[in-house]
Amino acid sequence: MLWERAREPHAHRWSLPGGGLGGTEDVEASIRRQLAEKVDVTQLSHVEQLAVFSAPDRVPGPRVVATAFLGLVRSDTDPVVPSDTAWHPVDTLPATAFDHEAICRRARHRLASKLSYTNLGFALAPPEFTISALRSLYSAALGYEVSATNLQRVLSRRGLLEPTGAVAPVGPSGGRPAALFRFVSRQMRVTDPFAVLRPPSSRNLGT
Amino acid sequence: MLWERAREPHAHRWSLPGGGLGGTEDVEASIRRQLAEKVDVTQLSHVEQLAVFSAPDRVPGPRVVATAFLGLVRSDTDPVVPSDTAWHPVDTLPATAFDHEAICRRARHRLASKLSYTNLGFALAPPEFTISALRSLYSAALGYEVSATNLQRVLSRRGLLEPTGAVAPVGPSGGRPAALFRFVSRQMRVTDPFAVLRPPSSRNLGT
DNA sequence: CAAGTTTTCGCCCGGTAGGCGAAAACCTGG
DNA sequence: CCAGGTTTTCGCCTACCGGGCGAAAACTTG
Repeated sequence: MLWERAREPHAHRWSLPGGGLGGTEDVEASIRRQLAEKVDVTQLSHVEQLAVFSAPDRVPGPRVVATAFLGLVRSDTDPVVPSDTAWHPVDTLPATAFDHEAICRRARHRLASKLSYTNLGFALAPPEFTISALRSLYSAALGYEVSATNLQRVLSRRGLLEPTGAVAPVGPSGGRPAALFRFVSRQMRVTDPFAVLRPPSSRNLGT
Repeated sequence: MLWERAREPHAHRWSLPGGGLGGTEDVEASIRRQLAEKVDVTQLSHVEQLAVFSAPDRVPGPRVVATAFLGLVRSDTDPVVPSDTAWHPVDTLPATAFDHEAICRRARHRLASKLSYTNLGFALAPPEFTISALRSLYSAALGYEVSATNLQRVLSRRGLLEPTGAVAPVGPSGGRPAALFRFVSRQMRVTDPFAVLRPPSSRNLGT
């Protein structure tokens, strides 16, 4: 989500939301405040620090050090945003201000990595979804197609998915109705990645 | 590596090395400069941003926002450090100043994670080593024992290890002389973690 | 009821981690 | 020089997991 700058520097280029750090808040509280005040995004499903961007000349004028965040909203939320603000596909960004394109690339890479080796998917998916819908979400976020069969198997084996029992209404072209799933609520915070050199004689999967 | 504070605040407590950001450097250049100037650590085998610590009251007095780094030196380097500075096992830290214990815990966790799912081991190991020595390094960093057999297999299968052909001198209690290995130089930068949801029909391991 | 569409599931394959024990290769003491 | 002890190395087995494929299931429309 970017907003189009009206004034110099970098007028008419697109910029990430953000702003200065207040005296009584930490950086995470600050970015949550900025998003709530400026673009009315309050339903963040996941927020994590990305990196500090601190090149001396990253913005003209006085030195500005930025702490960049990765913030996710569920695919079924559609916050109202100001008229100068819009969503952009991360693969086809418009001309961006400052180093914001590099920040977006980093965020995209972080998202793809964490989707693969943690349970971060819950932050993108709506409360209930079909495997096909989840496959689309993962494919979009990862940047390549994944198999619905394999996605369901991997997430199920990790104990992240559970069927709701209901089925989704069928589309206009027919087909077998898809079963609805949800992420198990106990796992709705980001877990550690799968460790490959495990402690002896313990299985830390399947819990 | 911590240094003992002589003055208030938090006199006699132990503190991470660091300091203010200069006007013409970014944060990574700054921490490298601090380590080189203050404690003569110039042989960093790996440096990465850890997180920003920005609680308003994390230090008394004026607001200080810290960008914490994870910095590694190879196990065979022993930089000379000032008299007020010493190495401490991360499991038995002395009383630390400010929030530095939390920073150390985060760094330890990051190190253990990356050792498991990337090739970061090269940053800890000397140029040549036996599997037993490497096993000790990994066990110390991870906090639990790993099997030498499995460690060698996993790292070899990823194409990270290669034998030098030489063998190490035997110890005082005899035993079969251990073969020496090195990390293959082509892999001496941190690679992406192993992706578990791969693009269709491609093997992105073994390259 | 036939043809088409979409989802679901079972089956197989290969690759990978983990564990175990035998064999190899050295030492020292008798 | 051989027996016993020590450490490393290697082969074998098992369990598990990701990936692929195709058949069956369950719906639609004509």
